[in-house]
Amino acid sequence: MIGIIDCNNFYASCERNFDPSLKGLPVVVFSNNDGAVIARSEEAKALGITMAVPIFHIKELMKKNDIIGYSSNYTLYGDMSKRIKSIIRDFFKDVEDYSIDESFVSCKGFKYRNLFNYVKDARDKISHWSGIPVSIGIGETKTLAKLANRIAKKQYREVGVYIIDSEEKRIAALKATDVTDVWGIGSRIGKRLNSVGVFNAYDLSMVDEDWAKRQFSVVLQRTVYELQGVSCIPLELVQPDKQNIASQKSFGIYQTEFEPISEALANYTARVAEKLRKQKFVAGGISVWLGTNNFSKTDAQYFPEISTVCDVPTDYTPYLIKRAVEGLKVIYRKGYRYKRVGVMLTDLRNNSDGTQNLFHANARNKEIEIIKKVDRLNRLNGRDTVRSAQQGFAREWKMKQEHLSPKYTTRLSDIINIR
DNA sequence: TCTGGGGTCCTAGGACCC
DNA sequence: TCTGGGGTCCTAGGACCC
Repeated sequence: MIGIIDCNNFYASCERNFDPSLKGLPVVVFSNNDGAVIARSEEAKALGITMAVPIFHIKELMKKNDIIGYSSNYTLYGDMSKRIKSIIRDFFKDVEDYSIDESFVSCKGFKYRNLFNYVKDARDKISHWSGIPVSIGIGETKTLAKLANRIAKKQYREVGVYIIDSEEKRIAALKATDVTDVWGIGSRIGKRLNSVGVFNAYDLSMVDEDWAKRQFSVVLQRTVYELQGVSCIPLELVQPDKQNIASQKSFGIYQTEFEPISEALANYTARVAEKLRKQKFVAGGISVWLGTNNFSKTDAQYFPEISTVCDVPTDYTPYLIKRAVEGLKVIYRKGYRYKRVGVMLTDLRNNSDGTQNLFHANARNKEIEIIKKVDRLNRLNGRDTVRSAQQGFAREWKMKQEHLSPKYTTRLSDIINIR
């Protein structure tokens, strides 16, 4: 049996956890730039706030109902996530961290008739100790566990645990679930399935597996098997190495000039390069893209992209910034109102077996020394204490975050400031 | 006026090889 | 009038996830 542990309304729960006065009140969390809703407390859902709705559509609704809105605070959520995952490991030996607020766990080796009691106890303690309510779903496959989790949330909210451990329960669960609510079925595939008479998870579990592969793909075929109780998607206990590291952000205000855009790009590149070094990787390539606002009906649209190969796979920030800005120069055109710029490091590999370059070895050693010292200074004194000149200081492109909560768990000075 | 960010996997088709 | 067959690798784009 496989379980999935999922935090309820994770970001909203994090915000509320640190401000007891918000208990029982409707709370929402905004996307970057305070643009759209990405998390809602139960009370906010009940008031009709939908997922991903633009904030300017619900300004009135929020005011009328005293809904509290927060800019997203990923430092806080990331730290809470770490704590919860560490508690999960007190109860489960084999864990796959699947997303910031979800972990798959193996329930193999648990005595069957004690499973519910054990999991229920774990669920209560994880919720209580972290302050974030969680739900646990269990089934024979990951897809069935996800289904069980939905049922735990919807029908057994107080209990917070649901186990699909019999054929009757499996069939009932499948029949009660829309096909588009099945893990792995999005809106496109969902529509196509509807058009051939597949409406709920049960219908999908009954289709011919080979037909599913022929008409759709091996991905759908696996889902069909998983719904039948045949496991096709194994637990991944070791986190696979990242293949790409990307950063893109919308600007707080439109940018038209090259300079501020390249400044933003240099900053995003510094971030992805930091992540790269943290994982002890080097990048063989780098891609850069630019974009106008695709929601605008009047603006001229432009979404150029450029990919380049590094001379030598590297993790050296100044080189990566130079490369990225060169790319930007190629794709930038005057006369557009730009909404975002992004950068992706590609062709990642372990830096111990990275390609060597006969003519570069000495320079590389020097770079390693420099960047180690820069990382250390920044770790001790705060991000970007030492930075590339191209990162600049003006930051007129920076995103909007007008309702940011303090970094309660990671930054003492923030807490002092609100007092 | 105002609509997020960071990922993965799969497939089809082109380029290329012998 | 008539011009092969079998294979690999790479990339762009689509679909999905949270």
